[in-house]
Amino acid sequence: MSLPHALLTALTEKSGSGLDLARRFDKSIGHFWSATHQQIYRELGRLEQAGLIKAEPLPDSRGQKKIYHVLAAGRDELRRWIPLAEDSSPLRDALMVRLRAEASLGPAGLEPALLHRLAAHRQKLAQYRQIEAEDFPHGSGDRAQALQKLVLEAGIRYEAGWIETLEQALVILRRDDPGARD
Amino acid sequence: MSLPHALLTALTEKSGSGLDLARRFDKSIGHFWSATHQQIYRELGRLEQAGLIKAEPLPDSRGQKKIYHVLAAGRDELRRWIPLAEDSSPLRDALMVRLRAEASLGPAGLEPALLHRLAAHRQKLAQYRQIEAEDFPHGSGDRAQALQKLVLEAGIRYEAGWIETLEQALVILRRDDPGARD
DNA sequence: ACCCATTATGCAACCAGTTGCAAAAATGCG
DNA sequence: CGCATTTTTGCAACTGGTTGCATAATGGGT
Repeated sequence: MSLPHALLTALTEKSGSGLDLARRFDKSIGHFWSATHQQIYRELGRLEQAGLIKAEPLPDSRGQKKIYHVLAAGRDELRRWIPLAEDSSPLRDALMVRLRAEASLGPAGLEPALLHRLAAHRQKLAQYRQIEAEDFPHGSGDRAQALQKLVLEAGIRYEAGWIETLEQALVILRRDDPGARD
Repeated sequence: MSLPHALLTALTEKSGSGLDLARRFDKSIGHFWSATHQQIYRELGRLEQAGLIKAEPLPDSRGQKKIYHVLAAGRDELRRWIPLAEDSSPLRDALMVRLRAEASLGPAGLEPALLHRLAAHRQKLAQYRQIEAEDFPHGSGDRAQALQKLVLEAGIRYEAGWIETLEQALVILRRDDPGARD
């Protein structure tokens, strides 16, 4: 439900083509609202149809680059959408189901999967910390910077939380059933 | 993708009807893998078709209660599924998009939405802490109990993380634009 | 000039989850 | 009993996201 507004936000920051956006999503907004290039192309088409954005070179056939930029109606729509309240997205992770299932059925060789997840979360955390060091070297800055840093720190908190959960899970699983190493 | 296995887990813990499961989901597995009753009915039908579960009274028409229980093939399937590795579910929350959008477009009256979310997360956290106090009164217990407690604590960590993020967001928003109270 | 890899856009089919509604059976009240 | 309410199961239509593939344009190497 938020993809159109994520795209409007990205295009507000800087105009670009579908692929530009797909790439930028991978390293900024996509960290908390991921989207494939297919989704992005489809949604850009809808946004253009709705008169919220406009493509620059008006291509005559497929394969030609189209640079989209936000129209006034698009900025209005985004401003209208920002303050809308909405339910929080609940925690939703298959690993929690696996842990509950293992609690019911007994040892089922879950450690490798946990180590895999642990490595992924540690890598993500390192990536976030690097962005933090590069883009937010020190004390606050202006409002916009502070908000962007806040979002990044929410991501850091999220990854750190998972790492703690996974480390404790390994301790529990290895208590009875000594096996693989870290 | 995990709903069938969440249902197998729930039915392994205790047999029950579709509505029973819908209600139990609301207060246990549903905390980290939510599902509507429609989803549950549809999936139970598929699981029965696949020979993993079986309904007790063999109803001759609609509206009659059906108690499902897990067959041996269902337990096997669940045991097979537990150790499968899978990518971590990324953080995905519209509020992060709203914060980024507000960083781009400037003040847009986000505080009420933040307060709404903050109240929701605080309530959820209180609910988790109550379950913790009731179901896990003290030191560990056996493996199964420890794992269930771990899952609950992951939920607590998640909610606490959101509360911290939201509180900081309010501080930033109120720095320039003094307005609503807590 | 030609070809191939890369860039860029897009279609179609599918799957999981959501929403609105319907209908049969069970329950309880007068 | 008869009737309304609740319980329980379910269908159908839709939406957002995923996957696999197709096709056009561009740019660099020879």
